[in-house]
Amino acid sequence: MASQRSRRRIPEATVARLPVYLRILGEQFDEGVTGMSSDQLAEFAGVNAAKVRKDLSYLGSYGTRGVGYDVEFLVYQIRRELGLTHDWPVVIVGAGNLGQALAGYNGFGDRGFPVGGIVDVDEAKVGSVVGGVRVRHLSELKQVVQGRNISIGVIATPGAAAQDAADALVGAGVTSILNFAPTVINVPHGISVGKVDLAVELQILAYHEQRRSNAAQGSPLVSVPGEPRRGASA
Amino acid sequence: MASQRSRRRIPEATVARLPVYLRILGEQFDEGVTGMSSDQLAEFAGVNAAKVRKDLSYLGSYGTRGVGYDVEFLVYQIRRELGLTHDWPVVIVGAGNLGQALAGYNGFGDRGFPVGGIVDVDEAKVGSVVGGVRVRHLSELKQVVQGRNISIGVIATPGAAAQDAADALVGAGVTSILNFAPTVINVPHGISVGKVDLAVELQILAYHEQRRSNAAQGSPLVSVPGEPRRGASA
DNA sequence: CCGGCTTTGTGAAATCGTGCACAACCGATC
DNA sequence: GATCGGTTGTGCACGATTTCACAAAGCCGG
Repeated sequence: MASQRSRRRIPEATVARLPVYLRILGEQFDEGVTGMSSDQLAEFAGVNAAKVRKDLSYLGSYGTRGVGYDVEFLVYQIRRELGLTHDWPVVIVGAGNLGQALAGYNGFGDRGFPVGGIVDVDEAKVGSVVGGVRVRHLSELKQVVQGRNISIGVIATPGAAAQDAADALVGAGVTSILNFAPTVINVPHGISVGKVDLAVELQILAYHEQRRSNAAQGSPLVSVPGEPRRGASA
Repeated sequence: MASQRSRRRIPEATVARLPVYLRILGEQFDEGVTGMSSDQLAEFAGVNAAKVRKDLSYLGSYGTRGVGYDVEFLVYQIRRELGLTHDWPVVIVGAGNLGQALAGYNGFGDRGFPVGGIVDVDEAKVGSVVGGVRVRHLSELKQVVQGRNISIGVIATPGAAAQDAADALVGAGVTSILNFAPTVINVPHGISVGKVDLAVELQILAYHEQRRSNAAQGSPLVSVPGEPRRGASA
């Protein structure tokens, strides 16, 4: 009766760290490491050991006191909890600079997110092939999404087109969106949205730089900024 | 002592939102909007109005009760607080797929972060020009950084090379790093690090997708997702 | 089987971030 | 110069997250 699986609610902050643990554990396993303590994992992940233990405890009691965690088993458990037991094809909206780079980035497909389609409004781009996928017109988005049963969309358009892209994605049936455009997008309740904004990240660093130079004398307080910011959903 | 300025410590969560407010205010100002209430700004930014007011209150009391905020003045204040009163040239390490896309992305320079240099270890790439900047060898990093007085570095290398890139950047005098590689990097105390990991973002979305489909029924069956159910992220 | 050493899992305290509610205040109007 | 509608700035309560600290538990050598 231990199959109380995904009923548990995992804190968002923990969900954001699990992928990091997963990558580290996978790398270590490939290196031949079979067991690891929360202390070691914390060291690799750059976080507090107690946090690692608490995070992992949301998955269940999979460690062994006095010993640590079985790496292979933990990899499996994290993958299951994150829903990574199968691939999640994604559709990219926008075949410009960024869209092409994303499509060509192997780290995508390698980690279980193959590019299932790319669309753009520019007729000049339609038909060309990037990252092994043929660019189709935005108007065909619904067919692309439904034909390949895609539920994750990536917005790689200019800011001005982002809301339209989001509307199109939602209309096509996508339920999770990763937005690279420098614009806040509105989506219906129940759609998950992640945001990656280069300018915002740089501006945060600029703040720290500026603060460093302003506090040129009496400030012992200098450290790293926070983890990646999370986008909101309705 | 009027320099009560940057003595204030602004919460990291607020720092992460100020760039969003800044972009919105700038866009609105260009549209001819001269005044805005916290309610309106909150609407654009997709956050709570009280949060907007509290965030802005860290800058000082720059609003007018019964009226709202003067857009132009607020833009100025946010820019000052974030240290955006001058450009911050950045150096990109890694001229591969991503590095080239970043260099070619105008949203970089447009927002005050011109690409001041690109370096790579691959001799085949050295000498080529991307985004109007000539690629130089990693060994010349220090000259690039010091010659243009650069304090922000961007890591766009494969994961395996990220720590070396970070060490090289720190060695060259960079004090803030934006890391796009899927690796946790170690830096000396006092160096700021921002992270953007596409795989992590997608895996977070996968978690929400998986959760959505699992919530659709009891426990075993797993198939047709699609049904917008509960709002996941926050 | 026992005592010593190690490491997990987790209450509880500390810290951080959010949102409500409302007094203080502004500008306009009469 | 008093009243009124509108909006800021903020005290406070609450919820989320982090960290501490330690009992419970596994392993091992004797």
